[in-house]
Amino acid sequence: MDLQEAKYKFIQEWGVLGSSWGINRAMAQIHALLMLAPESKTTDEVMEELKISRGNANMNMRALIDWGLVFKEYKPGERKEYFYAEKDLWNVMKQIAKERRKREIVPIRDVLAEVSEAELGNTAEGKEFKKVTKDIDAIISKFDGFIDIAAKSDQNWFLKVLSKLIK
Amino acid sequence: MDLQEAKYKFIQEWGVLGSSWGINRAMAQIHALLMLAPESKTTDEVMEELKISRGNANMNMRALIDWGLVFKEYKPGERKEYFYAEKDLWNVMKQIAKERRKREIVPIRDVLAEVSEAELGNTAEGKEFKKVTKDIDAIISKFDGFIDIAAKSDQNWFLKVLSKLIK
DNA sequence: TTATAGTTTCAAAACTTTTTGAAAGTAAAA
DNA sequence: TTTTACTTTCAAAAAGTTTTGAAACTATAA
Repeated sequence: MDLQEAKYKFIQEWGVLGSSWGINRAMAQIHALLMLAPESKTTDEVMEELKISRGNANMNMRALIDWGLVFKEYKPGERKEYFYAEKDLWNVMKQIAKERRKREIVPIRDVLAEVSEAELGNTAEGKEFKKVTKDIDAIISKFDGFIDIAAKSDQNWFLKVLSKLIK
Repeated sequence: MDLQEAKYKFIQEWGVLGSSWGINRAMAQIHALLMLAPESKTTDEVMEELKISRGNANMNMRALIDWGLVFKEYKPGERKEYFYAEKDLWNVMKQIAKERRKREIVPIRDVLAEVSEAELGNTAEGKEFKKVTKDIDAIISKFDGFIDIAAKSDQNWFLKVLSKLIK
């Protein structure tokens, strides 16, 4: 296997992985391509290498910038915009965790807080509802706290923690 | 807010959450409905409460059984099948982690192992590729190990670990 | 100012996923 | 055996998502 083939394989698989995480294929593939690139790339290079349209490339690059995973760069004397990716996977994961927290954990916790105020009555159904939602809230809030701490920590802390757990 | 409203809200939000985790809306909603139910439910009850078709209900219930999140039950003297959900969120999470590990972590690790064998040459691109993929593999394998341990542990262990980290 | 080189937008097309519902299948009851 | 009560399947329809490409926009250069 040569570099081109390996690169292609990795980009494809990163795209598949993205899809099952609610990130669209093009977005994940652009991210993979930029992570692997030693230099920043232009929209045209991305279009060419991934065989996607200008609109698609532009939209998804903007989404990646929005997620804080890709950055723009201007080169002196050049009119084109260049793009490069955050390569430190720890930073990538922190960024993703932060975004997903905002998009997923916050809304479900809001709903859990709302329903915890509801007048549920004393039926079996009401009791079960209270019990299940309280349980869920307990675990989700622990997770939430964990993400909060992790997002403020550096990779060494995290790796140390994981190693300790695993050993 | 009364029970019906609270229940409806929670089910809706669980559906939304599911979608961003690659689990389809109906599947997540059925799961929510069954988690909240003090008693097991029939296909007809699920169809009625969620306003979905028989085929949809049947397919997604089978998928949930496949994921190990829902179980069938036969009541004596009854011909209908009853369904109930795993309610302990810790078990739910372990089950989901196991499934996703199989579907996502294993394939990406396979690809990483494959490309690590590639003849990449000594170009900047080759070196960058090696560096980035090695980094990714290091973090993913730590995660993988963590999931493995977590899946064998009970909720108390996990909560204790999290608490220690967070405090 | 006008031309040029680039970026952004968005409606329509292509594609993917989910849902429906009716028909086929299964097994207990009559 | 036939009927009845249920479950399963799956092709087609609906819904949702992504992608395209051309037109509109922006900003620099001539």
